[in-house]
Amino acid sequence: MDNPADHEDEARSGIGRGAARGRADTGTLGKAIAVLDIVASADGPMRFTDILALSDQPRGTLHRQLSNLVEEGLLSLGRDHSYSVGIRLLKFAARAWAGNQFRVIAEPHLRNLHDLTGETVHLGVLRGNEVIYLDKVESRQAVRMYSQIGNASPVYCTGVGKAGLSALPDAELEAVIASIRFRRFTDSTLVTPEALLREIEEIRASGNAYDREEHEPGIRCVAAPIYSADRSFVGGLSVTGPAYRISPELLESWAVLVRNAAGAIMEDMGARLGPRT
Amino acid sequence: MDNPADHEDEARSGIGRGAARGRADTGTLGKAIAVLDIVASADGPMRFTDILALSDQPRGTLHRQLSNLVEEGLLSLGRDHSYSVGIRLLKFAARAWAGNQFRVIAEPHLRNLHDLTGETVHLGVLRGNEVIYLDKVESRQAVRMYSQIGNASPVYCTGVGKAGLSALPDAELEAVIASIRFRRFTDSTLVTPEALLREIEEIRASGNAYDREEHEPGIRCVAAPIYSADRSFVGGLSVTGPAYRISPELLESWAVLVRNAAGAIMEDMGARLGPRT
DNA sequence: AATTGTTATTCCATTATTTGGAACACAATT
DNA sequence: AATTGTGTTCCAAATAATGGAATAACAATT
Repeated sequence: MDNPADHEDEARSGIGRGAARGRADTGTLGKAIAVLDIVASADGPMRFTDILALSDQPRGTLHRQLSNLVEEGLLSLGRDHSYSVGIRLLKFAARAWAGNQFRVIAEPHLRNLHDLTGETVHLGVLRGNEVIYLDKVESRQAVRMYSQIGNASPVYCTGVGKAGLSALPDAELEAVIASIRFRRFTDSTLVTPEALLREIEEIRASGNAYDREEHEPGIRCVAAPIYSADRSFVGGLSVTGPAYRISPELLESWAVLVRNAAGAIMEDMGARLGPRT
Repeated sequence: MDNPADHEDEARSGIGRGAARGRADTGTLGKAIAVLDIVASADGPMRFTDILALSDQPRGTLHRQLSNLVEEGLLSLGRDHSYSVGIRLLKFAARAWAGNQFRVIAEPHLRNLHDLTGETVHLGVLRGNEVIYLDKVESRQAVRMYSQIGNASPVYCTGVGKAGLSALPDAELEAVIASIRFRRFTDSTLVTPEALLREIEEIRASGNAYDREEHEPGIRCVAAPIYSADRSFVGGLSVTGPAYRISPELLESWAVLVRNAAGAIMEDMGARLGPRT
């Protein structure tokens, strides 16, 4: 559908933001989107006062911002006064997904990796201190389709996240790590900057990141980093599966496959986006 | 995950907007989102001048709006100066989808309808003069997963779209129809307001809308309307399949199944959202 | 039915942001 | 070297956002 042109830095703008980088001023829009983000980051529908508590805006201001967002279809207001994310965003996202060249280029490699391992394959990019999943290939389609795509997970306890971190320049890496509020998901979750940094070093040395039941109990994964030549965008690729089926040895045996797939994707990107960066 | 509270009007805010209703003033946000919409509605990446031509903003203004959108991660700027929709929207959309009560309530009924017919089932809502697909159940998962969800199609040549139209109050119906710019997709596409209105009448009488290869050649579908008690939101449900496999008679034999499923969904919504509206 | 507490909404003078025309930079083309 | 097409920056004037306080709606309690 698209001009196969250079969109290597598809995801550029969000690398250090979030809490990481000093926020550039996006004026009124930025404030409105911040409100939208509060609602999107919540577990369920939020009422006015809930949002007020998380926002640093005065009542009157927040109220108008919410009204505008609802009017635009970015939020939806239930009759019980609860706000939730609006379906208009689905349309935007469908375009973002379909038009994302990185994802398009990576797709055949994901399938190939799935065929080789038989387990679920994920593709994701870093955005601030979160990883956003762009695509997923799995055999049993029993699980709902949207289940992972678009989902945001912490960088510090996912394979794709840690792989992405390992590809960041040190300055950015520090900034992102500084912005993390660590939370223990399982017994194995890394919960200190020091432990995380130590692991990043290992990933840089070996070329592979592991998630050893650090995010969800019983789930393991191997990942490898993917990045553009200038590191303006950074993400990763992973193979994930249940611990009962995947021994540490088996996992390790896939490491090279994942690295190869990641390498192939980077090569394809380089080819499509022109040899010179 | 959610408070199962009343979000019947999940999609309310967008019924008559688009080009249909006199646009309420959403100030700076509205203008920025209009720009985003231009990029999202295009077929591929757009360059500055392309957007300028479609927008009614002056150069300087548009440039700042684009910069702000990029800064916020809603747009992404390639190194060839082409803008495309940003992946941050994926995160928002994932929440919108997961939290949408209408979709959650409808899901088992879609599966059931799929089991009964063996063909692809779609769920969608009206937004202005487009229908946005919220969910899809199909057997052969060969086609990419996101393929339809979030996609926006014209109301006047899709089953779900025409079903939705038939449920609108006359005033809104007229406004929406007035906002349509008809385009002939196939030989069967309805291309005049009169023909469309005539069909709406038939749909109101029979309870079913048909798409007889009006959008894509070789694709047929039966649909039925779904709406909230106060018509503040309106959508539809459909069964779709290839013409070579689905005779007009077979299609018609499914009509009652689709109506029943739509009815069951409305009943469930009523029950969940409290008997009184 | 009246009261109290909670939550949501409106108002408008002040303040801050957006606006937009024109000038500037840069690259590709002739 | 000149021209055309594109993208970017600037800043005084115009416009929109702000926010504190008053009001309204609603729910729970007596």
